Amino acid sequence: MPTTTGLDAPPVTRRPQNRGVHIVLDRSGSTGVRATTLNDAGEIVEDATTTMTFDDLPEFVRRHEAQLPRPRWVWPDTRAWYPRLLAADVRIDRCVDLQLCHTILRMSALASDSPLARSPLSAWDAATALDDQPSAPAATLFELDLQTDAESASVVTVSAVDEFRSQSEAVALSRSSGRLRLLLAAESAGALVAAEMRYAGLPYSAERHDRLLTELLGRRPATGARPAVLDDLVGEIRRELDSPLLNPDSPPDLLRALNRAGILATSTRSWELRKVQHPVIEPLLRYKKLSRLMTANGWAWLDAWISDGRFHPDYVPGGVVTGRWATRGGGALQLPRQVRGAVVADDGWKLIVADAAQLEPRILTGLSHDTAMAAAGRGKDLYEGIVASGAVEERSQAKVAMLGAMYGATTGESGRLMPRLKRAFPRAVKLVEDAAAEGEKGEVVTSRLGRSSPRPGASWHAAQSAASDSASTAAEERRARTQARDWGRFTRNFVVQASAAEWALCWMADLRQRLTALAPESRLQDGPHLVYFLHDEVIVHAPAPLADATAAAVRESAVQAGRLLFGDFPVEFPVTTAIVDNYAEAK
DNA sequence: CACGGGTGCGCG
DNA sequence: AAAGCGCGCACCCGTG
Repeated sequence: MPTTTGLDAPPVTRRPQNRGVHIVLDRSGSTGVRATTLNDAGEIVEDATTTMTFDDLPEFVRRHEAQLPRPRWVWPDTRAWYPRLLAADVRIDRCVDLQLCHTILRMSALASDSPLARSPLSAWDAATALDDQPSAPAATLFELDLQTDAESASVVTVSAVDEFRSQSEAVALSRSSGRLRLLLAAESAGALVAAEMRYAGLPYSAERHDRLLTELLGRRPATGARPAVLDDLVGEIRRELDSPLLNPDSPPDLLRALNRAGILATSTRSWELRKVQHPVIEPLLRYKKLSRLMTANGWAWLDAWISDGRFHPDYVPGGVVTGRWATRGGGALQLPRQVRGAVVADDGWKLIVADAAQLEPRILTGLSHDTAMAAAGRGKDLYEGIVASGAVEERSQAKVAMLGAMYGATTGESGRLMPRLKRAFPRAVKLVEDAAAEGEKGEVVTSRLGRSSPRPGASWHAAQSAASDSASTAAEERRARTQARDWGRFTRNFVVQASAAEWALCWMADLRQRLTALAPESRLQDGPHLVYFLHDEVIVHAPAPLADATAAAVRESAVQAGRLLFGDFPVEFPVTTAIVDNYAEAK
């Protein structure tokens, strides 16, 4: 039996079944939309199929969204369908993103017996191959075409209505329908949040950013040229290393020059160079830092990504195997601390910056029902609580030990602390060790709500069978062992990271509803709205008078997310909230 | 000239 | 190998 986190535990707390009406949207011909209404039982209501043009869709949705209870909109892909509605000032309450849900159900060990999981690959499995054009959201509905390349001609096509029924059946037949239903709802809500955040954008001051760049790099140079400050640094580095043609951006070139100068580095990484005593090191490290700023978040980035005082990153919900989001272009999830002062609230508005404290260790606490660790995290910093438990002496030790447990560290300080952590918190440590053991065997592991890890690929299995052959060489056995351990560290971390991503989705989904309730009649960008998400952190842009209420909502949603995942188990999910004018002021 | 792997570094 | 997980992106450099 594959490892499934917490299935022995009491069922996830469920909201009352709120089935209501579903309206399935699908393409009809090349320019039209077909809307099919399904009743509580999932049956097509008589006379409930209508077709319309794409231009008529926003009004159709607005009309139905105004009626209570609101429908749940079922559509193939939020990325392609929702931006057009937002552009027409139409928001929706709830949806099913068939594409994202299909991927979850196809992979989930909880639904592995369903017809959906056993069916041949269909167009719904081609999600990642489908490269729609997010830069023109209004046009994607028309450009979206599942039949573009020759190969997909042989792929089975399944209508949105049939796919929705197939998914509903897979959930109903699964080993834990409450969890999967929650996961699919949270994933779909996340897709709505991503589209809304992209639409609203992160308030961003191009002026402040430009000022920062100019202070650090000098005036903006002509395209392709090096700013004055970097140019001077390159000159200094070349002189110190006596290498007049050195390109400091070329690691092999730089390493050779360093070695020639008697510096015995094996790589050119900053952390390694930091240990070296030599006059070139200081300007070199400064060059690396500033050059990074220039290439990743310089003027070109500013031109490409900031318009009308907003940063509009392209979020990709479910873009990571663990269910975390990814981004495409703009590097929104790597926004350096260095530039966060340019994230500025509008006049009369505030940024509410919220961060879930020690999220992953707390998730592990809930997954494993480790009451000792829950107690350590109650009402205080979890790492301090671990110190108070006597397991370790210093907060820094608690942190490195916890990270090591979740990432699979075997050596160094973290490895040395593991026995002590295990003695104090046996349940938590056992859960990740079991997950690692499953991965080393090539088995699948599953998150709290039912997202399963991928299986290792063909080359992994080939390496394992080569090593188990009686004629295997020592090298083959070593290679197989290394790969098995690598995969074990992946599955070890998967259960925690994937469950943390689920918590974050529930947090945002609940928060989104609370924010709407704070300003029910307004347009999205006129009331408090989410503008940024970073794994365990959110930013809400809110009118100043609503800032306190917004911060309270953020905290209440965190409590609710904990309940949704872990029911009555007493693990806490504290969030720090800061009400600020710019992002750099928070923590 | 395009592509893909490697390196390095930003984020959690 | 930075002790260990997950990413995206810019750049270099070898290959075709």
